[in-house]
Amino acid sequence: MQDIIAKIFPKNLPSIDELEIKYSKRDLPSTAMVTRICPSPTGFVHLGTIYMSLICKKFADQTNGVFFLRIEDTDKKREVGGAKEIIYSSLKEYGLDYDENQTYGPYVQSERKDIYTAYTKYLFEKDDAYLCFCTDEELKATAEEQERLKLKRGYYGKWAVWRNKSEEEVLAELDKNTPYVIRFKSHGDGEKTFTHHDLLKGNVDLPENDMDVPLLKKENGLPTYHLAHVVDDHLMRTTDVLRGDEWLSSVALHYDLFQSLNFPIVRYGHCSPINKLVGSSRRKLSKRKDTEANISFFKEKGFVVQAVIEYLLNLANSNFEDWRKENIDKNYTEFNLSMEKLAKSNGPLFDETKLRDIAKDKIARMGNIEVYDRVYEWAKEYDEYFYGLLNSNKEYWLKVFNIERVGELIRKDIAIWSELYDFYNFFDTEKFTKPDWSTFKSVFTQDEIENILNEYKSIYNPQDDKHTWLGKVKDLCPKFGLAPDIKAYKADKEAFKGHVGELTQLIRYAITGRTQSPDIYEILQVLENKEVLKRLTI
RNA sequence: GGCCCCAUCGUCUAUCGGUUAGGACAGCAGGUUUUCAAUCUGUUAAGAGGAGUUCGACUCUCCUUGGGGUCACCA
Repeated sequence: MQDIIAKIFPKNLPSIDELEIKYSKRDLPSTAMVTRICPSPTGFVHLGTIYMSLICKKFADQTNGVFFLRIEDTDKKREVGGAKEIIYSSLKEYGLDYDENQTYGPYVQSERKDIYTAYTKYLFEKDDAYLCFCTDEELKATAEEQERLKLKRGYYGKWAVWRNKSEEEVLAELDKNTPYVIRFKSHGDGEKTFTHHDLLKGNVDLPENDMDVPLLKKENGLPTYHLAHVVDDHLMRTTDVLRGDEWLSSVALHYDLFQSLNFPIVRYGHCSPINKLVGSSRRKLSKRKDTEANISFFKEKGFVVQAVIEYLLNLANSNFEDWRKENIDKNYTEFNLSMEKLAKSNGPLFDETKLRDIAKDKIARMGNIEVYDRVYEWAKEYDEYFYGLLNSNKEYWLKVFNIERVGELIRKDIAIWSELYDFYNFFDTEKFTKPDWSTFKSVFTQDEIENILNEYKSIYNPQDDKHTWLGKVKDLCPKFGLAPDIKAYKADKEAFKGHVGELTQLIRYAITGRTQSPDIYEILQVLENKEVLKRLTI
């Protein structure tokens, strides 16, 4: 035994007693929750990571606990350069500040190699771990055999061929330098079940663990997820592990590991992931196939962060939107997230339409200065042309963004920054081109339209206040057979060619090149008089 | 396939044995409006199927079906 230990473990490993003292229990009230988010640095932050972080952070905050971030970079093959930084900045961008106190660190798993090795050695010494010299081919053959016999696959029971080998046999392989992996010696009986109480799923009966999973990887000596999770969450004194429900079937293994290491078991909550509808079936949002799985999607499109947060919060606790209605001006952090209400269905479908609705509302509540500042920040990165425009004439664009942005009824037509330019593009006088009247639907002929606009041009005065302006438009109506107000028109449709809307629509089309736009009067006020007159000339 | 989870309007969901099954988004209709948007009013739309338990079941139990997850030296 000592021979083997001497051969496979480094000399100066920390002792587990020291570790236990170094990372001692946190000084927190008993109700405080210590939660964490553990992404892998793959160059990509999944929407689900933000979702889980939000939930974890809220519970930590609500209980005066701690929320921290741990980077799970044990799979060096998948790691991408700069990925850690993307994780850091993404969480901060979403306001998901995590505890950076290093007392329980380091929080990057590859920097904790000795710790995992120390615990593996401990397990080995207490005969809860052993060396396995199986080759990939042998493992594959075993799996095929199990498949053929319709048995559970894996390294367990009689298939765990190295579990009970003698020291001599192990030493012999070691002398031959045969590559090996250190496996956990499971304690359960796969035929028996036990009850796991899950924070979200309730009581779940699961088979006991009989899988002898690898603890450390052959490739680089870093731990597998299972060992790393158990060791880290114990040492970092996590109280509540909230994670995706793909982990539910691993909890037996994790219990086994916790017990074998004499650690108190954490509380687990397994959460359904956000899904997407593909054809007629739903599946988890996939980072490879679904652009919206990557949170950079929302940044590029120009979704307001708060909207994404609140959309996710509503997915977590559907009563959030009721709370929001009652507490319009409060910060979402004041909402009390409930564990019981955490949706435990099979995973919601991502609904961009609903997100857009929330986003529209957020933007509608901003003043023109905030709109300017935000779209400016967005354009700086994603729309060079618009950025240049915003830069060239801030005062002008502030006036543009102020249109129908004051008072009771505020426009709600912009959901994301990337559609803002198109919405206001007629204010880009350099690029504005005369509209095509041949496709314009009207009760008037082309000549009549030209005539009407000329007539209007002669009475238009930019000094007019809104009331006067509208009065002039209405005064012009009878001359062209239009009813000055809609009610009169509706009362006797036969008597008129149309109502005042017909006329304003002509003006709108001439000025904006569109059949829909914000309030025309306000648009006219923002545009220079010279420009207005130019546009009124067909 | 074994094991596990899930099942209410198109979508997200409420209901913790007795409700006209509620809300939000989307849709539709209308009021208002200089258009559109907004807003207001109204409205379409749901308990997968089958057995039980019960005076009574969306709610509890079982079966079926359907969907999802897991079964890696990936997390």
